[in-house]
Amino acid sequence: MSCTPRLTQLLRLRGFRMTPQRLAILQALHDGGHLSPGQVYKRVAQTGMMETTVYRTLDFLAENGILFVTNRAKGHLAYELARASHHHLVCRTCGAQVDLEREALQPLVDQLFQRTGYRLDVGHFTFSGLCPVCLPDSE
Amino acid sequence: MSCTPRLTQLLRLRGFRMTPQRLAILQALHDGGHLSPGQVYKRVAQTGMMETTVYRTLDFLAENGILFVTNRAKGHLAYELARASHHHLVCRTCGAQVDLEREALQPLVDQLFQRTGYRLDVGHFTFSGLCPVCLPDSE
DNA sequence: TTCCTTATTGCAATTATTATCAATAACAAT
DNA sequence: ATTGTTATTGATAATAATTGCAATAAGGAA
Ligand SMILES: [Mn+2]
Ligand SMILES: [Mn+2]
Ligand SMILES: [Zn+2]
Ligand SMILES: [Zn+2]
Repeated sequence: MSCTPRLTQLLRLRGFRMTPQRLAILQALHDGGHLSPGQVYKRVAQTGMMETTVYRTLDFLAENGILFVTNRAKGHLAYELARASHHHLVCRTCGAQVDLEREALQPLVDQLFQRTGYRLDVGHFTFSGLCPVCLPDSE
Repeated sequence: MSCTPRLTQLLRLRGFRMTPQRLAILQALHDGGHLSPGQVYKRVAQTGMMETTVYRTLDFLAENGILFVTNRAKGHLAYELARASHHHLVCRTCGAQVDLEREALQPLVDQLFQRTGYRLDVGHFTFSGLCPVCLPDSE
């Protein structure tokens, strides 16, 4: 990947280290898009890395802003390489998805700030809903 | 609880049954507010009920609209007795919370509908952010 | 290159969550 | 009250996720 030298530097500046395990996991996410810990493990199992390392590493990389995390259905997490801030809107019936640019949540951020003084963390949301196709069928 | 006859009827109309286990779990949530499955289990363990029953029952009651579920930190779920639709905004630094009435998300619902044609499911969100006290400290 | 420090991993043990299936008990009908 | 149907639970196994610690290795310094 083209970004590995940059990420290596980023970690070193913070006193952390780049490792073959972290590189393998980054590669898996580079190839796979949004993946659960189990899916990541399947893609790196060949290297002999432990599954516990996958969990730890995903959490670590997300903590350092190198990965995005999102809460998928029923409390399950999915990770992806951090890129332009965005969110997802997925149809609960047919699974169709659309992406939302970061700015789509700015009105909510502003409104919550006005109402409560809280500044919303705009991370990487996955919203559920009904797509235009399924919406009419629902009732 | 005062609502148990109504809930019993609700379940029967759908072909389900009220049981001592379900009543105990409802009581625990009545007393405890927002609880994780483990916290619910602690409160009903005295009855001898299995922990697996707690998980199943929480999922079942939420599926039937009797409980609200929400995604708390790192993919962990919390349940509460369904009441007036609302959401939560919690400070990621000090943990301070404010509640949001259902209408607080209506602008987002409308905006997403306009932009994408998707109708957002407005369930029971827990948003993270910085409270007015912690906000200035964050640089 | 070699040596040190210590961040990181492997490994094993816990804990959390889900799945299976036979035994139980709600509750509707008699 | 008794019976029959079957939703529900207990019990156990399987799977997912977390934790603790000793062994390993990244990478800065000599
Ligand atoms: Mn994404
Ligand atoms: Mn709530
Ligand atoms: Zn759809
Ligand atoms: Zn705060």
